[in-house]
Amino acid sequence: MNIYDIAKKANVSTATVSRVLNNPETVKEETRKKVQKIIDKYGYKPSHIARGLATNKTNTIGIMVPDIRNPFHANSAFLLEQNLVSKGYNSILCNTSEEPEQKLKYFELLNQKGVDGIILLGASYGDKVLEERFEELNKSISIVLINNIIGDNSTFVICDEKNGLDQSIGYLKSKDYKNPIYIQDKQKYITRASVSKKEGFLKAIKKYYPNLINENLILELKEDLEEYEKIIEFLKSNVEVDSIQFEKDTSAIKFLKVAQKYNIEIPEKLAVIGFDNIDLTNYTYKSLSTIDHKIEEHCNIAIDLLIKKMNGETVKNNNYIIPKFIKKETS
Amino acid sequence: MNIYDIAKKANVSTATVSRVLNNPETVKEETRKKVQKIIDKYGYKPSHIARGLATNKTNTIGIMVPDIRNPFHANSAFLLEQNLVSKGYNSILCNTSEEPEQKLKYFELLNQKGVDGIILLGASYGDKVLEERFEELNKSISIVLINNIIGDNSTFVICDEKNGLDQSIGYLKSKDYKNPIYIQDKQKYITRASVSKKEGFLKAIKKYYPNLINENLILELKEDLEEYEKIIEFLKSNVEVDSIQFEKDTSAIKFLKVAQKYNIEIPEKLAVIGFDNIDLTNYTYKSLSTIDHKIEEHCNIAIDLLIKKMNGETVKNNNYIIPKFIKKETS
DNA sequence: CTGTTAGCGCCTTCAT
DNA sequence: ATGAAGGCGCTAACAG
Repeated sequence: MNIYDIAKKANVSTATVSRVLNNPETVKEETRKKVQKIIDKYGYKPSHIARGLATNKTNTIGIMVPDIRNPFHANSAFLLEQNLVSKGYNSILCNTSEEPEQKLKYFELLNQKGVDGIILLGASYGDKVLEERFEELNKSISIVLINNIIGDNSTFVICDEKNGLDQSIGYLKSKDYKNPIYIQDKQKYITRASVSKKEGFLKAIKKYYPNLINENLILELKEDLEEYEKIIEFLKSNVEVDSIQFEKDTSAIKFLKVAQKYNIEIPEKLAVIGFDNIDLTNYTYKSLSTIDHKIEEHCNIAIDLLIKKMNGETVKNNNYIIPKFIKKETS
Repeated sequence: MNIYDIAKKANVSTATVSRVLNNPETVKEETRKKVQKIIDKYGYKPSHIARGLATNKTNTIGIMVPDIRNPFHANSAFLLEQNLVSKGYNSILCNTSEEPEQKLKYFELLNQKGVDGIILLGASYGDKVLEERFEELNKSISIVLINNIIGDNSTFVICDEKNGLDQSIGYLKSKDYKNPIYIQDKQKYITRASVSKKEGFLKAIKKYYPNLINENLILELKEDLEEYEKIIEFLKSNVEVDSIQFEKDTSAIKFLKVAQKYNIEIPEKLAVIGFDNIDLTNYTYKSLSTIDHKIEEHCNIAIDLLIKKMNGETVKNNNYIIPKFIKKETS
């Protein structure tokens, strides 16, 4: 059942059917009703593919996330998808991993599929090939980055991580914790957010703990239960350390498990703070103090920006969101 | 840059370019190389939209999950997407919620978008309108269900939950736990899996605890920290109860938090068992005993079935996977 | 207000 | 082995 069939049965031209579908106000009520009746009767729905070819629009947005299994990404993808659907768009989800080649591959795929826009969530740091291709695509297709910056012309929404770290370390100071350290995730690819958090931590330490700066403030560890045993050892040989800021909640949550195993009293003997405020932080045996990334705000703004870009409007490229420290039970 | 441009520059017809793209073996090596060189030079990539219109194929699969924020769904969606990509398909992800109207809406959307197939994950139970529409669509488009059965002609991959419950309750018996109960999630829509698990529990109780059957074996509660305080009360007034089987891991994990609050000794005074074996079960303060749903197996089989169906092969409709009880630290 | 018609970019049959 | 041409379903001028 296509537009010709409907036109024939309704005794009008395909143009009229098309108008009823897309600009009902431009067709006389009488014929409109006549056509609509046929449409309803046969349950006719226009093909998005044909429409896409004719209009060069697909009403489809590509969403690229590194890994949907990460609850932070899952939450983002969910919010993005729901918001897009409510605005008449639907979305192709891509798990790009952190590999630049994979991201590149998905860029090309989305481009070939004719998506109207792309939202790219998370990392991608310093890969020349990817950046070059991005710069090109960025001219012909609307792209908005979340938690990422690529080159000089990208539109991005990012979290002001440094501000978040200032809040959490300031809190530790106010609670008289003497010596915070920072656990950084050891990863194959360094990300902007990761660098920014680390710098934010050091800056906050300098501000709140001016006499503390030494090389041992930062441990770089794989996000892994066994690896985290090293933290226990570290704590034993650095008894003054009484608080830990993790790069993200998932890491902190894994550490809580290890800490429990060694009967470390949290928060009395050790404060633990995560970053992101994923839902899970409420379900650990002590709910995890964390820094709310305000992901929903990121997503909503990103979509607003994207839609404006797709409509040809110019938008502000640099968009920062201030996160918020949330005290729970581990600090 | 389209196929005409390439044809012109290569001094051949569009048909030849198309052949180089799709059936390279049918074109003389010399011309093939000539054309390919032009294609590479201009980085030409054919439009999936035009191709879709011409071939009536999109190489796109719709993946419908109730809510990607649920880690079980996220994991499934990830596995499905990765597997599909490796086979040359890409996927549109839909968060359908549990509402039948939403699912219906997404069915229509995917249909309009011309997806080659659909994988529907999870619930949908007893909604007539949805079922009717499903039966219709099921004739014209390849659909495979995971964890769900709709009508009599659907192809599905489901978990043999009863077997899983038999394993877990059998284990409790072997460890001399005296009185297991079952916590069912109170939800707006009852699902096949939910019913099957409950029945499996009752059946296993009858088998391993023949003298125990009473109305108090099953509590129906919302998946919610506050609501779970009721379990604590229940345990106080039913001191013989020493083990709980939850409907799924996420519920059990929330309960662990409540149990911790009341200093309930797990597993000494109370065994707790989940269902699904999501990653998180390894990171609770005591890792959660659970029943491995074998989701990867589900996904792989579902995709194999789907691809066969899309190729017009007939497949086995009823596919059962046997789950596996995994003892961890809470039992 | 409505109809005619020429694309949109690609594939595919039918000739050659 | 290659080219010519029609068609996929819809939209959007342009006429009328």
